[in-house]
Amino acid sequence: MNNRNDYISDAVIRRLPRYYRYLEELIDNGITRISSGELSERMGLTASQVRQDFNHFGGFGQQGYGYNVESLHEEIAKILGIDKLHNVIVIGAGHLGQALVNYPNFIKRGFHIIALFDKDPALIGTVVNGLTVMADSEIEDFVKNNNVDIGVLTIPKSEAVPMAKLLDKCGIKGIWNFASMDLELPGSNVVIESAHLSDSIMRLSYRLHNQTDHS
Amino acid sequence: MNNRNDYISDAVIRRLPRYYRYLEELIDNGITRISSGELSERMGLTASQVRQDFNHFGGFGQQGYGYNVESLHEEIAKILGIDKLHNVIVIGAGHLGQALVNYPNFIKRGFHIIALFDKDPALIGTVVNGLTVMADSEIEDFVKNNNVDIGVLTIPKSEAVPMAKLLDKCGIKGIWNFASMDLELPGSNVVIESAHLSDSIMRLSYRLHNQTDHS
DNA sequence: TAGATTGTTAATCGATTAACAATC
DNA sequence: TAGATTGTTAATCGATTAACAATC
Repeated sequence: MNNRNDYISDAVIRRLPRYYRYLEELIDNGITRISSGELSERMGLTASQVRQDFNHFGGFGQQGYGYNVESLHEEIAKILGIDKLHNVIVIGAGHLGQALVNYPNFIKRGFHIIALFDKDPALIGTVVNGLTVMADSEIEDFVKNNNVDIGVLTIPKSEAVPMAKLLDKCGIKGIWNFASMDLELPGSNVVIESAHLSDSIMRLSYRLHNQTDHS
Repeated sequence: MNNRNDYISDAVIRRLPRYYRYLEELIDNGITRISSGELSERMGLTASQVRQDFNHFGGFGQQGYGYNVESLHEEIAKILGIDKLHNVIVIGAGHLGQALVNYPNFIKRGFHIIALFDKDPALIGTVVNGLTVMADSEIEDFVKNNNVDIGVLTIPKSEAVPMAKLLDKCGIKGIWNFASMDLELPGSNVVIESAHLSDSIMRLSYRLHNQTDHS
């Protein structure tokens, strides 16, 4: 996808959604052009880094002018693949699964949740934000027949590995894992991204107790 | 907190919760000692890195033996500050806020959610996992009188900044931010950690569309 | 003791920053 | 054109890896 097909480091990938968010905000504020200096200052980066980052993907600026906010925003959407629609299923209709189904931000970014599954008979058949909860036993057929891009795992750790293997077998492309463990599918091409909420609050705790004073 | 009071890089801090999780798993499996080589292999790191990481905090191993799993686990809990209890309030009783209140993992790690707030009159007074939703107007008094460590923001972006300022004013120590923006409180000592769920799914999307084949 | 494995120093690698020629 | 700002190369900085003496 990147013009010069060089290696893109994780550090760069981590910044891409941030650029996307800041550019969105600039658009909302009616700002149409921005320099690497100005953008970097808002984001707490250096101007060099901003230019280096963008140039991994081909350079979207113009000397003497800077960057056009709208087209840079579009380019980054393309790089991230969020210019395309994604079909998403959520496995685990507990509180977190239901919260994701109700989260408007995902729809906005093209992530369409088209089904919600659970193994609990008490949940199957209930309706969450317009989706009727289906039984886990229906996952295999559903994935095979509905061009599912991403499976979201909001199930307990103990169930994550077999479920990931099932999804892999059905030909899913990506897994968004909320179980508190590092999922791995050796030999598989399925992309796994984990949202480790408890890692995040532990880092907060670390900083609370090892405060480096910024005042 | 660290023995040799040297600077701890973000890269190290990010690995600490992972070490904690892997050690937890070793305990669950009845493994009582482990070498840096074995631990690094399980985690996809190098043995050198594992030893360097631990030695930032003083070195918990023994030559010829390795590390005692249980005591290393305890040491990392101390470093992370999760050997202590934290009083947590959740602001925003929508789906995500409710999901967090119901999430058993936080209690397990010592994060006690002691109150839940919302501004919506339809939610105020309802009960979520034993907690009665309180009005936003009660936040100030509550924080001042209840030794609140952490405020969790599960509110829309537009409300995050004023709420963060209010919490800062009331003397809160940390904010766990779920709003899709980078919160900043210039001049404040409040520690802010953001859990950017949409950044995470965007990174997944990036990898789906720029796949580096691992098969 | 001999073997294993740490703690730690030195070497390497890669990411960030600085500098500046190219150019709009 | 002159001024501004990029794209890109070179320099620096910091994190990771390698190596090995210390020591259990």
